[in-house]
Amino acid sequence: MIATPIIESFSNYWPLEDKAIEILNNSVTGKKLKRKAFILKPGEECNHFSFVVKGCLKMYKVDDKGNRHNLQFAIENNWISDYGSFYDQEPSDLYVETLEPSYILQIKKNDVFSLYDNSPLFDRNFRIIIENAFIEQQKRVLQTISSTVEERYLYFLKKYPSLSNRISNVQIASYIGVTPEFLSIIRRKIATK
Amino acid sequence: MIATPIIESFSNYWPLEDKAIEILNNSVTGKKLKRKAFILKPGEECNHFSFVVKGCLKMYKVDDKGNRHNLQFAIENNWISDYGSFYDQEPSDLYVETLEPSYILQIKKNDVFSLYDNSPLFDRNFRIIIENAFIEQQKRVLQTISSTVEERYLYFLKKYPSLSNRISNVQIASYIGVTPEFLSIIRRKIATK
DNA sequence: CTTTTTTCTTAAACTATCTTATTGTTTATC
DNA sequence: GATAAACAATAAGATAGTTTAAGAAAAAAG
Repeated sequence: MIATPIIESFSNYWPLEDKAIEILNNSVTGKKLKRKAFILKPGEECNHFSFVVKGCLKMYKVDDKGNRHNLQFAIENNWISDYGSFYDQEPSDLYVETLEPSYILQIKKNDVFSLYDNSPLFDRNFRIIIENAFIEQQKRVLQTISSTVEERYLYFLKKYPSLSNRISNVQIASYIGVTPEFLSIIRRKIATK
Repeated sequence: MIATPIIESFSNYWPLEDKAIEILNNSVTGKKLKRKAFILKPGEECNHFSFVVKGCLKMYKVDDKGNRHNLQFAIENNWISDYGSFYDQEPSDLYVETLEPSYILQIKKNDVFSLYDNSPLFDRNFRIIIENAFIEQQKRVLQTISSTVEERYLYFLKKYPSLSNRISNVQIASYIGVTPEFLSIIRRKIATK
């Protein structure tokens, strides 16, 4: 069954009933992606929920000066979607791009709403998923307005140990909101302690 | 009915049925608060969802150096709760404090879970509320890692015009992640343009 | 396996932001 | 209505972070 990875992920929260599993299975499509492939670009509307089965993606914005700013990484069992664009039906201003060859599952917008209407378990599971994402993001806001770059970097390493071995420091710098040059200085400082 | 303000707020999304209204009404308690009153302090667990009927509250953290960092403001019809502490049953490290005399409605943790189990409309409405909060917060993360203080301040004024007339610049500075002195410099710079 | 692209580090000059301190003004509190 | 507390503006010196540039190392692409 194509939707198995999502079903297993939900089983950590509220396992789906057979009926819901069948509906989900009919709503999911798989997509194999090369490195540096885009599933969303500015100007496009985000019309899918995307779930990473294998690989790694980043969501980022390019500002007026051409600088990139990473908003989110997604690895195995993570969801990555521009919810603002998805729900408000507005063009996104974000890129979502693979950092590695990846395999993802997608649910089209209409199907997402059908899921919600067909079983309350979808409302519940997606509520819990977004709550967890909100909680993590709140910690990030707090860190960004209150901590030094060194603290933010060390927190990132501790929080996402598997990620930090998988992506470059350029990507990490862009996530914690600092230039790669300055991150390099911080790394040296940490190393010589 | 005590829960009317919440019921009306939900009616913007998915209006409750009579049965759900009755359950909600039995789950809600009101609380009148003076200025500078706390509904959450570090070390306590967040055991309620809180909804502001009248007044204004802030959620903030005090760091090791004693500096305060505002994470969220809540005015009429906003929810304010430490979801991390609420769901993970861990002591909070945040304060939630009134900035004005206020009147709030609260739902105890057990009652929140009962609501979820008694009607799917609660899962759905709270899903939508947290989704919207997530989307707003994502914009804030992006701004904080990519924009200048001036841009962040102007965005705040534009986004929360009613709030910015209601709270001091000290509070705004603490929200956008800058010292009040520096915000003052930015304000002069904007004024003399 | 070779070429091209990306990454990492270093350094110096520059800019943004913080710290500390002072003063006048506004806002709460009793 | 008087007093205390919080707020806003300003300035000088200190620290944190950026910019630009360059070269060596590593990784990706053909």
